[in-house]
Amino acid sequence: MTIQRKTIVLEKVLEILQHTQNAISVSQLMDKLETIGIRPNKTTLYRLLEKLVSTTDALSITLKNGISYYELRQKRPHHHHFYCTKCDTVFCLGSCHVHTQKIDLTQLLPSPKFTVEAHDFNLYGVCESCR
Amino acid sequence: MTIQRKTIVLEKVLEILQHTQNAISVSQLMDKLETIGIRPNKTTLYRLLEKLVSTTDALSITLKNGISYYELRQKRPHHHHFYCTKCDTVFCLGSCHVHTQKIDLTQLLPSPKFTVEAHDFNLYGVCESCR
DNA sequence: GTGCAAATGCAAATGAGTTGCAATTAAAAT
DNA sequence: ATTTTAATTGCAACTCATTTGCATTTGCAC
Repeated sequence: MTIQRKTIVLEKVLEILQHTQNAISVSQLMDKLETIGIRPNKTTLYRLLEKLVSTTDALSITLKNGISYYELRQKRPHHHHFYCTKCDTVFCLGSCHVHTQKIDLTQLLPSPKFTVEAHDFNLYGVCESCR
Repeated sequence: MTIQRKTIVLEKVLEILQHTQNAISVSQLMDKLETIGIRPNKTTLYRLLEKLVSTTDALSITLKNGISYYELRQKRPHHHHFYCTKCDTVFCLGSCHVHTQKIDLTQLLPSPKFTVEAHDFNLYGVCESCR
Protein backbone atom coordinates (compact mmCIF):
# COMPACT_ATOMS: atom_id res chain seq x y z
CA MET A 1 0.00 0.00 0.00
CA THR A 2 1.50 3.30 -1.10
CA ILE A 3 0.60 6.81 -0.06
CA GLN A 4 -2.60 7.93 -1.66
CA ARG A 5 -1.94 9.96 -4.72
CA LYS A 6 -3.08 13.54 -4.69
CA THR A 7 -5.12 14.74 -7.58
CA ILE A 8 -6.61 18.05 -8.54
CA VAL A 9 -10.06 16.51 -8.63
CA LEU A 10 -9.79 15.14 -5.12
CA GLU A 11 -8.57 18.46 -3.79
CA LYS A 12 -11.32 20.41 -5.48
CA VAL A 13 -14.02 17.99 -4.40
CA LEU A 14 -12.88 18.26 -0.81
CA GLU A 15 -12.80 22.01 -1.13
CA ILE A 16 -16.36 22.10 -2.45
CA LEU A 17 -17.60 19.73 0.23
CA GLN A 18 -15.88 21.79 2.90
CA HIS A 19 -17.42 25.01 1.70
CA THR A 20 -21.03 23.91 1.57
CA GLN A 21 -23.44 23.44 4.42
CA ASN A 22 -25.40 21.00 2.36
CA ALA A 23 -25.10 17.45 1.19
CA ILE A 24 -24.60 17.35 -2.56
CA SER A 25 -25.20 14.84 -5.30
CA VAL A 26 -22.76 13.74 -7.94
CA SER A 27 -24.49 15.82 -10.58
CA GLN A 28 -24.51 18.90 -8.34
CA LEU A 29 -20.84 18.28 -7.69
CA MET A 30 -20.10 17.97 -11.40
CA ASP A 31 -21.88 21.26 -12.02
CA LYS A 32 -19.85 22.99 -9.34
CA LEU A 33 -16.63 21.53 -10.68
CA GLU A 34 -17.57 22.67 -14.15
CA THR A 35 -17.88 26.28 -12.98
CA ILE A 36 -14.23 26.15 -11.97
CA GLY A 37 -13.23 24.58 -15.24
CA ILE A 38 -12.93 20.97 -14.11
CA ARG A 39 -14.81 18.26 -15.95
CA PRO A 40 -13.99 14.99 -14.28
CA ASN A 41 -15.18 11.72 -15.61
CA LYS A 42 -18.25 10.69 -13.68
CA THR A 43 -16.87 7.24 -12.97
CA THR A 44 -13.84 8.87 -11.41
CA LEU A 45 -16.06 11.05 -9.28
CA TYR A 46 -18.16 8.12 -8.13
CA ARG A 47 -15.05 6.21 -7.21
CA LEU A 48 -13.54 9.14 -5.39
CA LEU A 49 -16.68 9.63 -3.31
CA GLU A 50 -16.91 5.92 -2.64
CA LYS A 51 -13.39 6.09 -1.28
CA LEU A 52 -14.14 9.08 0.92
CA VAL A 53 -17.10 7.21 2.33
CA SER A 54 -15.14 4.02 2.90
CA THR A 55 -12.46 5.93 4.78
CA THR A 56 -15.24 7.59 6.83
CA ASP A 57 -14.13 11.04 5.67
CA ALA A 58 -17.51 11.48 4.05
CA LEU A 59 -20.92 9.98 4.38
CA SER A 60 -23.73 9.57 1.95
CA ILE A 61 -27.45 9.60 2.31
CA THR A 62 -29.89 8.42 -0.28
CA LEU A 63 -33.24 10.11 -0.57
CA LYS A 64 -36.46 8.75 -1.93
CA ASN A 65 -35.68 10.17 -5.35
CA GLY A 66 -33.04 7.43 -5.44
CA ILE A 67 -30.19 9.94 -5.56
CA SER A 68 -27.24 9.87 -3.17
CA TYR A 69 -25.95 13.02 -1.54
CA TYR A 70 -22.54 13.36 0.05
CA GLU A 71 -21.15 15.45 2.86
CA LEU A 72 -17.94 15.50 4.86
CA ARG A 73 -18.25 13.85 8.20
CA GLN A 74 -16.16 16.49 9.96
CA LYS A 75 -17.21 17.32 13.49
CA ARG A 76 -20.93 17.28 12.92
CA PRO A 77 -22.91 14.95 15.15
CA HIS A 78 -25.33 12.42 13.74
CA HIS A 79 -28.05 14.36 11.98
CA HIS A 80 -30.61 14.09 9.22
CA HIS A 81 -31.68 16.11 6.21
CA PHE A 82 -34.27 18.34 4.65
CA TYR A 83 -34.82 18.09 0.92
CA CYS A 84 -36.27 21.15 -0.76
CA THR A 85 -38.53 19.91 -3.53
CA LYS A 86 -38.21 23.21 -5.41
CA CYS A 87 -34.47 23.75 -5.57
CA ASP A 88 -33.26 20.20 -4.93
CA THR A 89 -31.06 21.31 -2.07
CA VAL A 90 -30.36 18.93 0.80
CA PHE A 91 -30.00 20.89 4.04
CA CYS A 92 -28.50 19.36 7.13
CA LEU A 93 -30.74 19.36 10.17
CA GLY A 94 -29.90 19.70 13.84
CA SER A 95 -28.77 16.74 15.91
CA CYS A 96 -30.93 13.68 15.44
CA HIS A 97 -33.92 13.77 17.79
CA VAL A 98 -33.84 9.98 18.14
CA HIS A 99 -30.55 10.39 19.94
CA THR A 100 -31.04 13.69 21.74
CA GLN A 101 -34.46 12.69 23.02
CA LYS A 102 -33.42 9.10 23.64
CA ILE A 103 -36.31 7.72 21.68
CA ASP A 104 -36.72 4.00 22.09
CA LEU A 105 -37.13 2.53 18.64
CA THR A 106 -37.63 -0.96 20.03
CA GLN A 107 -41.23 -0.14 20.83
CA LEU A 108 -41.94 0.45 17.18
CA LEU A 109 -40.58 -2.91 16.03
CA PRO A 110 -42.77 -5.90 15.19
CA SER A 111 -40.72 -7.80 17.76
CA PRO A 112 -37.91 -6.84 20.15
CA LYS A 113 -35.82 -9.50 18.44
CA PHE A 114 -35.32 -7.29 15.41
CA THR A 115 -31.87 -5.68 15.31
CA VAL A 116 -31.75 -2.06 14.23
CA GLU A 117 -28.47 -1.17 12.57
CA ALA A 118 -29.32 2.17 11.06
CA HIS A 119 -32.12 4.56 10.59
CA ASP A 120 -32.78 7.40 8.30
CA PHE A 121 -35.09 10.31 8.70
CA ASN A 122 -35.69 12.78 5.93
CA LEU A 123 -37.87 15.81 5.77
CA TYR A 124 -39.32 17.00 2.49
CA GLY A 125 -40.73 20.42 1.82
CA VAL A 126 -39.85 23.92 0.71
CA CYS A 127 -36.90 25.86 2.02
CA GLU A 128 -36.90 29.45 3.17
CA SER A 129 -35.61 31.00 -0.04
CA CYS A 130 -37.97 29.02 -2.28
CA ARG A 131 -41.12 30.19 -0.55
CA MET B 1 -65.88 8.74 -16.72
CA THR B 2 -67.03 5.16 -16.62
CA ILE B 3 -66.94 2.60 -13.87
CA GLN B 4 -63.49 1.22 -13.34
CA ARG B 5 -63.04 -2.05 -15.09
CA LYS B 6 -62.22 -5.08 -13.01
CA THR B 7 -59.34 -7.19 -14.10
CA ILE B 8 -57.84 -10.41 -12.86
CA VAL B 9 -54.51 -8.70 -12.28
CA LEU B 10 -56.07 -5.95 -10.18
CA GLU B 11 -57.99 -8.47 -8.13
CA LYS B 12 -54.96 -10.64 -7.51
CA VAL B 13 -52.76 -7.69 -6.65
CA LEU B 14 -55.28 -6.46 -4.11
CA GLU B 15 -55.54 -9.96 -2.73
CA ILE B 16 -51.78 -10.19 -2.31
CA LEU B 17 -51.56 -6.76 -0.73
CA GLN B 18 -54.40 -7.61 1.62
CA HIS B 19 -52.79 -10.82 2.74
CA THR B 20 -49.38 -9.48 3.62
CA GLN B 21 -48.35 -7.47 6.63
CA ASN B 22 -45.49 -6.01 4.67
CA ALA B 23 -44.96 -3.43 2.01
CA ILE B 24 -43.86 -5.06 -1.22
CA SER B 25 -41.96 -3.98 -4.29
CA VAL B 26 -43.00 -4.45 -7.88
CA SER B 27 -40.52 -7.26 -8.36
CA GLN B 28 -41.68 -9.00 -5.18
CA LEU B 29 -45.23 -8.60 -6.41
CA MET B 30 -44.35 -10.03 -9.81
CA ASP B 31 -42.76 -13.03 -8.10
CA LYS B 32 -45.85 -13.63 -6.01
CA LEU B 33 -48.10 -13.30 -9.02
CA GLU B 34 -45.91 -15.73 -10.90
CA THR B 35 -46.42 -18.39 -8.22
CA ILE B 36 -50.14 -18.25 -8.94
CA GLY B 37 -49.56 -18.42 -12.67
CA ILE B 38 -50.01 -14.75 -13.49
CA ARG B 39 -47.30 -12.94 -15.44
CA PRO B 40 -48.46 -9.39 -15.90
CA ASN B 41 -46.53 -6.93 -17.96
CA LYS B 42 -44.47 -4.75 -15.63
CA THR B 43 -45.78 -1.56 -17.20
CA THR B 44 -49.29 -2.73 -16.42
CA LEU B 45 -48.31 -3.44 -12.85
CA TYR B 46 -46.66 -0.06 -12.39
CA ARG B 47 -49.71 1.67 -13.77
CA LEU B 48 -52.06 -0.33 -11.61
CA LEU B 49 -50.09 0.54 -8.48
CA GLU B 50 -49.86 4.16 -9.53
CA LYS B 51 -53.61 4.20 -9.78
CA LEU B 52 -54.08 2.59 -6.38
CA VAL B 53 -51.80 5.23 -4.91
CA SER B 54 -53.57 8.09 -6.67
CA THR B 55 -56.92 6.91 -5.39
CA THR B 56 -55.38 6.67 -1.90
CA ASP B 57 -56.20 2.97 -1.71
CA ALA B 58 -52.52 2.26 -1.44
CA LEU B 59 -49.42 4.15 -0.50
CA SER B 60 -45.83 3.76 -1.49
CA ILE B 61 -42.59 4.31 0.31
CA THR B 62 -39.19 4.49 -1.28
CA LEU B 63 -36.19 3.22 0.61
CA LYS B 64 -32.58 4.17 0.24
CA ASN B 65 -32.02 1.34 -2.19
CA GLY B 66 -34.14 3.45 -4.53
CA ILE B 67 -36.90 0.85 -4.67
CA SER B 68 -40.56 1.61 -4.01
CA TYR B 69 -42.68 -0.60 -1.81
CA TYR B 70 -46.45 -0.60 -1.77
CA GLU B 71 -49.05 -1.37 0.85
CA LEU B 72 -52.79 -0.90 1.19
CA ARG B 73 -53.73 2.11 3.20
CA GLN B 74 -56.59 0.29 4.95
CA LYS B 75 -57.14 1.31 8.54
CA ARG B 76 -53.54 1.59 9.57
CA PRO B 77 -52.44 4.88 11.06
CA HIS B 78 -49.41 6.75 9.75
CA HIS B 79 -46.40 4.54 10.35
CA HIS B 80 -42.93 3.80 9.08
CA HIS B 81 -40.93 0.75 8.07
CA PHE B 82 -38.16 -1.63 8.89
CA TYR B 83 -36.12 -3.02 6.04
CA CYS B 84 -34.40 -6.34 6.67
CA THR B 85 -31.10 -6.25 4.84
CA LYS B 86 -30.94 -10.04 4.71
CA CYS B 87 -34.31 -10.99 3.31
CA ASP B 88 -35.34 -7.69 1.70
CA THR B 89 -38.60 -7.64 3.59
CA VAL B 90 -40.19 -4.32 4.50
CA PHE B 91 -42.03 -4.64 7.82
CA CYS B 92 -44.51 -2.05 8.96
CA LEU B 93 -43.73 -0.42 12.29
CA GLY B 94 -46.03 0.87 14.99
CA SER B 95 -47.60 4.30 14.81
CA CYS B 96 -45.16 7.03 13.92
CA HIS B 97 -43.40 8.35 17.02
CA VAL B 98 -43.22 11.84 15.52
CA HIS B 99 -46.98 11.96 15.78
CA THR B 100 -47.61 9.92 18.93
CA GLN B 101 -44.93 11.75 20.87
CA LYS B 102 -45.74 15.07 19.28
CA ILE B 103 -42.18 15.72 18.29
CA ASP B 104 -41.59 19.24 17.09
CA LEU B 105 -39.66 19.00 13.85
CA THR B 106 -39.37 22.77 13.58
CA GLN B 107 -36.52 22.76 16.04
CA LEU B 108 -34.46 20.64 13.71
CA LEU B 109 -34.85 22.94 10.74
CA PRO B 110 -32.20 25.43 9.62
CA SER B 111 -34.91 28.07 9.94
CA PRO B 112 -38.54 28.03 11.11
CA LYS B 113 -39.44 29.41 7.69
CA PHE B 114 -38.90 26.03 6.10
CA THR B 115 -42.15 24.23 5.33
CA VAL B 116 -42.24 20.52 6.06
CA GLU B 117 -44.62 18.66 3.80
CA ALA B 118 -43.59 15.09 4.45
CA HIS B 119 -41.14 13.03 6.36
CA ASP B 120 -39.92 9.54 6.12
CA PHE B 121 -38.29 7.42 8.72
CA ASN B 122 -36.87 4.02 7.95
CA LEU B 123 -35.12 1.50 10.10
CA TYR B 124 -32.57 -0.86 8.61
CA GLY B 125 -31.36 -4.04 10.21
CA VAL B 126 -32.03 -7.72 10.57
CA CYS B 127 -35.43 -9.18 11.27
CA GLU B 128 -36.25 -11.84 13.81
CA SER B 129 -36.24 -14.80 11.46
CA CYS B 130 -32.99 -13.80 9.74
CA ARG B 131 -30.97 -13.70 12.94
C1' DG C 1 14.78 4.48 -15.45
C1' DT C 2 11.91 0.41 -14.36
C1' DG C 3 8.12 -1.71 -12.03
C1' DC C 4 3.82 -1.68 -9.90
C1' DA C 5 -0.13 -0.03 -7.78
C1' DA C 6 -3.24 3.63 -7.98
C1' DA C 7 -5.96 6.49 -10.83
C1' DT C 8 -8.35 7.59 -15.00
C1' DG C 9 -11.41 7.39 -19.01
C1' DC C 10 -14.52 5.39 -22.05
C1' DA C 11 -18.04 2.51 -23.51
C1' DA C 12 -21.22 -0.60 -22.23
C1' DA C 13 -24.11 -2.67 -18.83
C1' DT C 14 -27.50 -2.60 -14.95
C1' DG C 15 -31.92 -2.08 -13.04
C1' DA C 16 -35.98 0.45 -11.47
C1' DG C 17 -39.11 2.99 -13.44
C1' DT C 18 -41.35 5.62 -17.53
C1' DT C 19 -43.19 6.74 -22.12
C1' DG C 20 -45.07 6.37 -26.84
C1' DC C 21 -47.83 3.95 -29.50
C1' DA C 22 -50.42 0.44 -31.41
C1' DA C 23 -53.64 -3.28 -30.25
C1' DT C 24 -57.24 -5.12 -27.30
C1' DT C 25 -61.14 -5.12 -24.42
C1' DA C 26 -65.20 -3.94 -22.06
C1' DA C 27 -68.67 -0.73 -20.92
C1' DA C 28 -72.03 2.73 -22.88
C1' DA C 29 -74.77 4.39 -26.38
C1' DT C 30 -77.29 3.55 -30.44
C1' DA D 1 -76.87 -6.69 -31.49
C1' DT D 2 -73.81 -3.47 -33.32
C1' DT D 3 -71.27 0.62 -33.01
C1' DT D 4 -68.87 4.07 -30.33
C1' DT D 5 -65.84 5.31 -26.79
C1' DA D 6 -62.73 5.00 -23.20
C1' DA D 7 -60.06 2.14 -20.29
C1' DT D 8 -56.57 -1.44 -20.39
C1' DT D 9 -52.79 -3.91 -21.99
C1' DG D 10 -48.34 -5.11 -24.10
C1' DC D 11 -44.15 -4.23 -26.30
C1' DA D 12 -40.12 -1.85 -27.33
C1' DA D 13 -37.51 1.77 -26.47
C1' DC D 14 -36.08 5.17 -23.37
C1' DT D 15 -34.43 7.64 -18.98
C1' DC D 16 -31.28 8.27 -15.39
C1' DA D 17 -28.27 7.23 -11.48
C1' DT D 18 -24.94 4.19 -10.75
C1' DT D 19 -21.67 0.31 -11.80
C1' DT D 20 -18.41 -2.57 -14.30
C1' DG D 21 -14.89 -4.19 -17.52
C1' DC D 22 -10.97 -3.11 -19.62
C1' DA D 23 -7.37 -0.71 -21.56
C1' DT D 24 -4.43 3.37 -20.61
C1' DT D 25 -2.01 6.69 -17.98
C1' DT D 26 0.28 8.43 -13.99
C1' DG D 27 3.21 8.88 -10.18
C1' DC D 28 5.48 6.97 -6.11
C1' DA D 29 9.16 3.45 -4.69
C1' DC D 30 13.13 1.15 -5.56
